[in-house]
Amino acid sequence: MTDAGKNTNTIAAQVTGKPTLKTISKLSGLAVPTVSRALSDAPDISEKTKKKIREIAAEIGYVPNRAGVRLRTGKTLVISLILAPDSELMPHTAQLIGSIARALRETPYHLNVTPYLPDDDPMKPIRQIVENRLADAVILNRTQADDPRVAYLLEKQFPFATHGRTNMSDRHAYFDYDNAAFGDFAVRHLAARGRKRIALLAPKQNQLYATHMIEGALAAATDCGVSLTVLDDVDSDARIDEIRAAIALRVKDNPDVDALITASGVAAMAAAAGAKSAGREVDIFGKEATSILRFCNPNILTLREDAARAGAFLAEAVVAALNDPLGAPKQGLQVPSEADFNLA
Amino acid sequence: MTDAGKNTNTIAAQVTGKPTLKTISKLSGLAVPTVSRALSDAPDISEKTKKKIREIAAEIGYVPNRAGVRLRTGKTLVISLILAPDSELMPHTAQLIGSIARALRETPYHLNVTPYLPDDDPMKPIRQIVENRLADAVILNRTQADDPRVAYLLEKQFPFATHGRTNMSDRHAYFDYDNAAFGDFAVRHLAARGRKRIALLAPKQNQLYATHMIEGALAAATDCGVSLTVLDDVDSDARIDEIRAAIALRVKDNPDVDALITASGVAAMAAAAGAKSAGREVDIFGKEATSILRFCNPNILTLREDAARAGAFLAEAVVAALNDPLGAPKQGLQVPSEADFNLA
DNA sequence: TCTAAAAACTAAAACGTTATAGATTTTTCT
DNA sequence: AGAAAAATCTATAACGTTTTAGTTTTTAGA
Repeated sequence: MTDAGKNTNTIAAQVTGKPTLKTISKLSGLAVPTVSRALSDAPDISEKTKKKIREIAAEIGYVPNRAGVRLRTGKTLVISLILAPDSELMPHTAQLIGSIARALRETPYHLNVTPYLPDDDPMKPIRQIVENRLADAVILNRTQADDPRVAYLLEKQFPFATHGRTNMSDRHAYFDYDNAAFGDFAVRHLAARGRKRIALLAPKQNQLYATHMIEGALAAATDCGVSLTVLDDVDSDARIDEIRAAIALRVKDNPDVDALITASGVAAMAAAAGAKSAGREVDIFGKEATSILRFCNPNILTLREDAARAGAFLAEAVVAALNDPLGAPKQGLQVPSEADFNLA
Repeated sequence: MTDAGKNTNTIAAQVTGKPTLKTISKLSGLAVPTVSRALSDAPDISEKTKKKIREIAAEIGYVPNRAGVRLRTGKTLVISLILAPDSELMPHTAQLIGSIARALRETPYHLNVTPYLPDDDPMKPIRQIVENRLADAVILNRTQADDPRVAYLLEKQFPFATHGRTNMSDRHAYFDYDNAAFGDFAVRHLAARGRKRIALLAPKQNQLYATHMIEGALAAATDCGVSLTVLDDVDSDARIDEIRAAIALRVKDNPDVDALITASGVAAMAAAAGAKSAGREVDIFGKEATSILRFCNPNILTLREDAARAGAFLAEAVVAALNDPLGAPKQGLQVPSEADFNLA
């Protein structure tokens, strides 16, 4: 302890270049592995030594070299967000990305973004990540009910979390919006406003969220004594003009409909424009992604889907899965509440 | 060549685990450094050897280990996008992120996202990246005219590109929208529609893009013989309801204005709502981020700002800067064209 | 045919970290 | 006090790559 003492007054000044474990080793007079184990709070290092090493590390601003850790441990300290082709067109995706990355700042993990193209095999980026160990975990958005990526990741026991449920949801971490509650909420609200013949625009594909929405809406419609028709929505990857035209057509084709429920903000706006061009007066109720829907005409009733909350939850869930691979996967639902409601 | 020949028929089958240079070394009978230099096309390896090694590498699906490369060379193979706090609320940000990441798929670089909070020092993430070498280059969005981050990166000679110009633009790669041309375009179009008293909503902060917009608009207004007033816009980080209220107030306060030009889609929608609530009939011309503006009422005339093009350009520019640090920085402007124009 | 030069390859080391096994010191027990 | 046990620390090796300084082989020159 005496030979360390003579250094303590000007430690920081002596350091040249980026500090490593070797730097701390020299400054403390202890071996490199001892320094490593002290910083990772190993049981066979004395408290006195740990304290000394931690102090030196703090003073010289030691930050572990990621490449060293990665090479030795095989851990990448990277979490990869797999970005579906159409999700970059959705206004709330940036918020999802930002909130995941912000939550990860509290952890050693960095977020990287792996997009794929509409023509690509969706499995390709996942396989690359798993096989070449490009990340320690992935987050998927826009999952399908029987998503092959989810099946693959489960089989490989690769940690992940999804935005949106799947058929295998009991076995993985996810965050989802409670679309059954949304359907229920929307129908009850429209019924309370005196609407009798409600149409629900649901996507053609076998999307789980649509199933939930329809379930909730149908039950509420029966309960309230109003009619509910399910109409095919337009493909979410169709161009926005096509969405508008197609929805206008559906409004015209169903002349007795007096209210519309849609699953997306874009569809809601398209429906509003379609209804207006058809000279019809219908209430429109949509899940809102951006808050600008309220400036639309006719007004759109909305429930806010909170992408920031989803991102923060997904980050926590995936880190939890990494820290405790055998633990129960974290699962979250955003239940719509009055506070999320907007009828401006 | 004979001792290699006996392996060539079942090479792939013999490989267990993830192939490394060592694997290829054993299969080829050549030393590890020879394999490394062959794959990097070094001049002191014979063509015959290079061919043989490349074939083996392809057959067993060799991919260089990033941690090994990173540790040895100091290159991270990472490019970091610094996400400004308010940009995650902008609808086109997801597209920017996606297009950068997609362009980087053609390169060895991965994209990671580094956000910071409104309360954070904007310099902090940049300093961390430079000092701890967390990336080889960064991309900044929402730059200010005299952005301290840009000054710092220039001083440190750290490769970067920006979305938006700065006072130091001659010394760095950037992509920007030609806002002077936008101002010109908007004024001329409104004048051609018979509008005489045009207001331009410009952000209060000393933003370069606003300066450009005003320059272009003023020149065109003089040329067309219409009047142009510049009004203070609302802070872009204000909540959307405040934006709407503030813009409505500005519309009311300027009763003779018959047309409005705004720099953002949100401001345009807010202006439309504000004008409507004031019972005024004004033409509104905005740069559009999302394509949903066209469903607004009153209609909004728009010019599309192409985030995907910006992202692709920025990715290429930053990779070019990495490959040729002394070369002239790549700089791009999106000039608005008739094709981007929308008056639906 | 012998030597010098050029071409092609290899051995050793290093980047920073952590795991394993072993060495030393201190404490505990008889 | 001496031996066994526990606590604390260290030496060595390895992860996969590339750089530097050689060494061997081939070609060219005399």
